[in-house]
Amino acid sequence: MMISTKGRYALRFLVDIAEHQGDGFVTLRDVAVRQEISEKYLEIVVKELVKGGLLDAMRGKGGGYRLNRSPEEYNIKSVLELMEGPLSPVACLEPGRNTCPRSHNCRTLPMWQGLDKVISDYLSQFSLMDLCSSNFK
Amino acid sequence: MMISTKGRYALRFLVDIAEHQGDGFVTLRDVAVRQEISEKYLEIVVKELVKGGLLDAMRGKGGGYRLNRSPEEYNIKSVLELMEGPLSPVACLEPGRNTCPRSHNCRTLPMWQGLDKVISDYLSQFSLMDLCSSNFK
DNA sequence: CTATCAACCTACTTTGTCAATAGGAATTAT
DNA sequence: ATAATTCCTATTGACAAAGTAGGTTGATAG
Repeated sequence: MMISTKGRYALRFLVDIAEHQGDGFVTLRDVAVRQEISEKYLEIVVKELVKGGLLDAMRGKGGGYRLNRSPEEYNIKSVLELMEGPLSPVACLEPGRNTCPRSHNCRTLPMWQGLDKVISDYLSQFSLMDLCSSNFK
Repeated sequence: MMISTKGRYALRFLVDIAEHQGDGFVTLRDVAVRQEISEKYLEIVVKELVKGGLLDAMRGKGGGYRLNRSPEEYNIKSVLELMEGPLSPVACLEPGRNTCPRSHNCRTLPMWQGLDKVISDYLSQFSLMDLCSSNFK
């Protein structure tokens, strides 16, 4: 299992907001209730979305969150990477890790690279729009 | 990261054995040295391969391990599943888990199912043979 | 029959991450 | 002022990952 609740909740939060924002703000509480996610935990997730620049937040009464661009402009892979870090299926491929001394003749590395690409390509093709109200094809 | 050292070491062990077995047995020590893997830890990994029926073991002097079928007959996905359990990218898709009550109108589920299929299809297409001495295409 | 080699077995440890929970501080509208 | 809301710091409990340690059983060579 490579995608934790952070990534999954983040997507559900964004989709929920996309589907419920008139032009006002949507509160975390409302999303938490609709999505049946612990409010306190969702706070942590959403904080990272705000810090990552994906959401605008407004404090105080009447406050909440809203998207700061249109749903088509949220790439699913980018959202997940923000929450989860690199999505590499194996540690050997994680960026920043100094490459394995055995990599030049590792029998398995090319297969892992292929897997990484397949995952990456798949997730890159979707936007938040695609997830909203069954736009999935 | 979804594939741990167990899965990766298992594959490297199998490839190493495939490439080094004349018709005799290959010792764990030899593989550990060649692959630069802790002998003791590799024991744990290999024990599961034996228990899973992928390897024949022979104890005592002159003993070791050998494949019990030809390399083309080892499917990579099966090997990984034996070591790692289900390879589902998200918890929602893990078999045995009672399906999420929200699944019927979960916006993200179809995308996860697609991801699962992409990973599964990719890994299913390879055999141990494909990993041996750069047969990867 | 004994020494050696090798797989097998049980238990423990250390480290880190996941998924929350708790309690309050700052900010904004009415 | 008060209520609603986001923001912030700290803590917890459970679990798994990646090993380590030390001993037991079984096969073969001499």
